[in-house]
Amino acid sequence: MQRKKMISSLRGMNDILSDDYERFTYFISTATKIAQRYGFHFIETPLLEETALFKRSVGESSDIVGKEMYQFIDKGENDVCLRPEGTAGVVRAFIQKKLDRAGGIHRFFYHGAMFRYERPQKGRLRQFHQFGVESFGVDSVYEDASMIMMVSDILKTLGIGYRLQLNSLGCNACMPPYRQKLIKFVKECVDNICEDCIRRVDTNPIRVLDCKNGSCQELYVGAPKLLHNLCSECSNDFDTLKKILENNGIEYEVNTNLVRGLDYYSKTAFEFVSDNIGSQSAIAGGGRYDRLVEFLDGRPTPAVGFAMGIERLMELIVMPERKKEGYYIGAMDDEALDLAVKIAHQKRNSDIVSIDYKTKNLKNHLKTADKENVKYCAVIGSNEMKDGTIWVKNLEDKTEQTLLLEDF
RNA sequence: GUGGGAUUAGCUCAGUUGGUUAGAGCAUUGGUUUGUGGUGCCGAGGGUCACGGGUUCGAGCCCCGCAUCCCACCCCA
Repeated sequence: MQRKKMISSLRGMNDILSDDYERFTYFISTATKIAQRYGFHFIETPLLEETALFKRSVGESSDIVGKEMYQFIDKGENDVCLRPEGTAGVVRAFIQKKLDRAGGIHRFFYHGAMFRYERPQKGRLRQFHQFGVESFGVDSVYEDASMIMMVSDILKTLGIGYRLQLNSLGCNACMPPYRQKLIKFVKECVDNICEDCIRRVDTNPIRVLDCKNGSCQELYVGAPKLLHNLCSECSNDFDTLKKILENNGIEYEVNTNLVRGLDYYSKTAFEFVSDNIGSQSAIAGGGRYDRLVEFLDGRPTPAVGFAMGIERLMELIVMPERKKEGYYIGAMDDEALDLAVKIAHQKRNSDIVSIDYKTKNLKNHLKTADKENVKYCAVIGSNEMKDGTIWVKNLEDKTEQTLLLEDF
């Protein structure tokens, strides 16, 4: 007989359970609470979207769209793909619900699975989870600062250390001229740069600046810097942003080479990095994307947002100490088991209750109750059966009492 | 997609130049003279050594393939 091959999960797609699930939900509830304090509301968008949405928003030049999408033709001949990031879907929903025309301020947060067909490694999965927020209708740089403060609040609450990197990518007025300047500069030394950089000049010229190649870096020392080529508005905003962060006790470092991988960013760009999770060090990233709404055929609406990678955060989270909680109920005689089950059922109206169906002596019940990490161990034996009582011990302070069943 | 490393019990890992029946700790489970735990004591179960081929009298160990994870590149959360 041929042995059937065991079916396992797809490469880069993990199950989340037990301790991981506890961390996962702890993160979600913490981040949700904080986002709500900042006035954000939950939004859920589909995992599957028309492929064109991501081509137009994230940009065809990006790796994400160029080679990492789970893309296919569905049974209705639609070109669709699993979302590789969260912003595009939220913006699409924002426009589709005509909130761009409604005007005013709209603030959303979301969390859920994202999909990118990449080579997996630590902190990089094919199906991973992000928590993100998007704010529409506020052009003030104070909103950018609020985003950063929110990320900082979340990370602090979770006990996660970080470094914050800041940059400004300029706006429609100052970025394109700068880009031309940079292209000109790079093309002048094209004979001496690496193959990757030659490719980048055409696909994403800004990227040459953070090339890992040492000899390229030497050449780029004299390259024009984006921060020195900002228009006065962008430059003022960036200064204001730094001032707000300083006033609120948030440390940052300016990184002129910080470039967000997605085409839709402008002005403020920021990235939170950790030095404790290997080479995939970005734990949160975001920035302003004032032009994206109109790229997707909405009314021009300023917007800013960020996303956090939940899996990357998970191992950094310092979990609060787990308290003993709930009841363990056990029977010492076979005759008491039915009663124990009945009591457990009643008690579950209000409390967590675990019950052991095996009869055992008191010592073993206490041992089991310990393993369950419950606060109370309640046992019914022949004495209690006779009196209509139940013996209850508080496992934390070691006090015990025998209660009438109706008082339990 | 490219290059490198790893894979032995549920988990973390030993396993000698290829040689009988593959080990430990933790976890699980049973008992521990009769109703008091987390930290005592004794025992038990659990492995086609990732998977598929090959070399050999003999493979956990050597060779080839493949899968997954990890690391670097690329890129990103």
